[in-house]
Amino acid sequence: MPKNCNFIEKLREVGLRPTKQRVNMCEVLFNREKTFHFTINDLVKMISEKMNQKISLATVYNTVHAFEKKGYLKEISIDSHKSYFDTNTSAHHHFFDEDTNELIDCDENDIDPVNIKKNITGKKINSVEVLIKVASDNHNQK
Amino acid sequence: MPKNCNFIEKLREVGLRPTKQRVNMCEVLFNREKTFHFTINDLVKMISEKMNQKISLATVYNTVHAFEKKGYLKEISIDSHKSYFDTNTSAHHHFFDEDTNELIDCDENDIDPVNIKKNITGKKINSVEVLIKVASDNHNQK
DNA sequence: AACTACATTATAATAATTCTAAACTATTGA
DNA sequence: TCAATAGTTTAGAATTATTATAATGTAGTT
Repeated sequence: MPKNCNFIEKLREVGLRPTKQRVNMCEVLFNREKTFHFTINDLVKMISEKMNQKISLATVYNTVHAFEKKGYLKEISIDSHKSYFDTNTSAHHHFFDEDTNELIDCDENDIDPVNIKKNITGKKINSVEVLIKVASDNHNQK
Repeated sequence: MPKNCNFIEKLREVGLRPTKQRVNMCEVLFNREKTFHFTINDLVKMISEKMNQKISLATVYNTVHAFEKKGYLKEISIDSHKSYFDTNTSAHHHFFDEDTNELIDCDENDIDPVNIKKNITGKKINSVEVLIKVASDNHNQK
């Protein structure tokens, strides 16, 4: 039984057809020890290498968005020019290293739960995200 | 003495030439009771109306970025397609209403200080931002 | 196997932002 | 005051990121 049966089933469960491209993308994204962060460009390269052939940019966008809608991926926006996706879809926070442009997960021990004391009337909270921008002490930021 | 002397001085202090466009932009942005949030497009409209003539989009981008670099403005990125600027440059957090696409300041009473227990070695914290996405209970988000 | 619905692709279209080079303007100092 | 210069604005071109299109391909169903 090939190891990608996992992903074929997983895709079916959420109503996505297990196409060659999607299964390959699943393997690139989820068949690993630790979750990670990537940009669309990163991903295009990784999948093309894995498949040993080009994958259409449009397919990568479509599929990433399909995965995002189904809760397989989460977008993390740093500023208007830097946007990442995260394969860790659980609620968690991030450090962003402005020297290296690296996004780093906070684990539960790094930060106390955020205590929100007032809410917007008639609205429910969908997400709470903390972004901590760091840089080396001597770094000339922005 | 015209009220914009304020801004001419302010601009000089941070090393920006007080051009007509910059002084007008200052008045639109800072000559008001409360701080506010805007997009580049919002701002182009507001300035063109105030000046009663077109302002170049490039100038608005340039000037917003100049103000941002000098600490007059702060960018708030919601996701890869929604980016706002904030005339409130003090450290504070935001609610984002996904129904109306409205960005709302948290005041100090709305949220306890974020307690970060571990830092990245050799790095100092430049900013800590909390974004709380809200929507009406029955709203079908994303 | 054949049908249908959905997916992928290359390419075109769109949108947002930045670049360019010419014209313009604030500042400096003679 | 006036010219020199350094920085600014502008329209439009270029670039970049993303989405739309329409033809072709593929998975699921009968």
